[in-house]
Amino acid sequence: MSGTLNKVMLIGHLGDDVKMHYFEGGNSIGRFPLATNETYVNRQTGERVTNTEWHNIVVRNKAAEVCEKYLSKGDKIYVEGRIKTRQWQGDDGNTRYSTEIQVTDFTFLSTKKESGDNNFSQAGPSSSTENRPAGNNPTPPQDTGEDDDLPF
Amino acid sequence: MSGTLNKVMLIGHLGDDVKMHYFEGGNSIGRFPLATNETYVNRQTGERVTNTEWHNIVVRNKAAEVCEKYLSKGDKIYVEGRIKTRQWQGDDGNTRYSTEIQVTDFTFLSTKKESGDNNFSQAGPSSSTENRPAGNNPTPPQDTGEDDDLPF
Amino acid sequence: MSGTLNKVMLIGHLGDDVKMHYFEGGNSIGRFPLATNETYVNRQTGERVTNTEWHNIVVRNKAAEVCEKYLSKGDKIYVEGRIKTRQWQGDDGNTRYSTEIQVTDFTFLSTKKESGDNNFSQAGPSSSTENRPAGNNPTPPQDTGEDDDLPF
Amino acid sequence: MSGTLNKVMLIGHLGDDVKMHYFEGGNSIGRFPLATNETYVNRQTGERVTNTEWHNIVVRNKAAEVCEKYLSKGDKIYVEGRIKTRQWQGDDGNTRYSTEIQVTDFTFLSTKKESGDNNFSQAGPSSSTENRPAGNNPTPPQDTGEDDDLPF
DNA sequence: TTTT
DNA sequence: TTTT
Repeated sequence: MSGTLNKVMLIGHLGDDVKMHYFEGGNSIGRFPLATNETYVNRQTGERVTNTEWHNIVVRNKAAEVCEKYLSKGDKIYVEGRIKTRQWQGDDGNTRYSTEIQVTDFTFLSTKKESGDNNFSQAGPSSSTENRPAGNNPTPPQDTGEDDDLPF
Repeated sequence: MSGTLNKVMLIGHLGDDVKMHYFEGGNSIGRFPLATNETYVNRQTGERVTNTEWHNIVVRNKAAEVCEKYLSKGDKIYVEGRIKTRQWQGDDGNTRYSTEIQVTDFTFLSTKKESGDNNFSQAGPSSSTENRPAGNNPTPPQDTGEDDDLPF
Repeated sequence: MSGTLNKVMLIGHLGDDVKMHYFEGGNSIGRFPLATNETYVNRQTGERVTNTEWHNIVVRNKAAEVCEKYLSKGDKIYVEGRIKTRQWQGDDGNTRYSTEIQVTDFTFLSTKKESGDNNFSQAGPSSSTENRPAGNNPTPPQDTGEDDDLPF
Repeated sequence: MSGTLNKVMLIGHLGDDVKMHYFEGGNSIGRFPLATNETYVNRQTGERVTNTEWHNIVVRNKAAEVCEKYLSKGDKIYVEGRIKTRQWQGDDGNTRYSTEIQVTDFTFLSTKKESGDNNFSQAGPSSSTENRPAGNNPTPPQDTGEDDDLPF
């Protein structure tokens, strides 16, 4: 089924620290805002304009814990994932939307905290560690919740 | 400035035809919904689940016209672009968000209408035509509005 | 270590059927050539030029078997992977190079043979099945050789 | 025509400075090696293995000059482009191959030399400057050779 | 609202 | 060697 692709690749800076939530059963989720910039020169005025785009990044389980451990506000990261728009009913009865980037791979491009290995993937890292066996994670947390039904 | 990346790559099916808007001065914009699917098997129940993600695709000027000419509801397309979230104040005073994919490149993967050339880029096509000179567009529309200040 | 990215994304047509090799221990490898085209108009002459680029695609184990089963010469496929250049000494003593695309994800865009599921990933499929549990593969072949030391 | 995609995205470190070549007519080309790493743990031995992959990066004209000006050996860069394999006859009569990455976009992730703007694209930068007008390049070199017939 |  |  399918034959479709939903891929996002971002390089940006964390607008805040990683916020973690832990669930019963051992699952966890981390969230942080990521800023990307676009700069251009306005044709009419000749002035330089910079727009910042904010992305809602969502990481899960092991990946979330690694991010929380090594990333701080201001750090630079490469993130790969999928676009997911959640919707719900607002108090006023209108449908509201929130678009998130669900991370599948990332690699740290700068970290304030010390980091040993800055390459990761929910399903095997992107650069060369796609087939990394467990040895890379000395004390791995429960490998659960990847296809969970959490309301996030 | 910058050192950031904001890139989206989608392969999906049009949920509707391309809707065009034309502006004074020759600029135009085309919009259409694009569906991508994700399929997985629920761990607990063993049943197969398909989720559809809908993306708001925005194309401009020449690219928009090419899309409108050749694409129809149901067609399959590869789209490359940037994520852009617009926000505004709702009637209730709350901030509302709408996330769009602003297309920079695309290539048709199926078309119901006849197509001669199914490869395009706002800034040079993706496969090999990145540096395509004007000859490819015998009667090019105004090359304006790429860095415009349109309220979209 | 790392903080690097090595990613290739191709949409193209198979120039030949998938050629399989099976190893003792249950590992397997599939290879096929993939063509991508680039078209541009020569500035001086005004004539349209198409260049074809051939890529050496390498798929392993389950993924290889799925490709062999459903893909034929001429079929269109989306392929994601890493660039890997192998080198060896030629008979003349010179170093020789061969660059391959080692596939991590793919999705069929057309198949002559019948296909049920055309979305796959060595490490979880790209669209939505990244976390697909085993139920998707009723009789999974040995899950070996992902981090093997095979001379390929 | 086409409906194909040939896209490469790399984050890596320069193995050497940018080597420039200038042509009559104002065209130029810059070349440098880029290293990406892949790390995994060998299943049998449990030891950590790092492989380095070297990519032949090719940049043209304005982009080449920007790279030469700001990049040095060891710097980190994000590069986007196309795979191109050139072939020729060796002295021994055998066909020889060399695979290059022809850059269409890049963004600096670190520079030893001082850099004002580290975001660029042959056809408009990737993050937000895709439509950047000329103002960004105070003294632009000749905008030629993008679809040239140079033997590179 | 698409597709298999 | 593919495809339009």
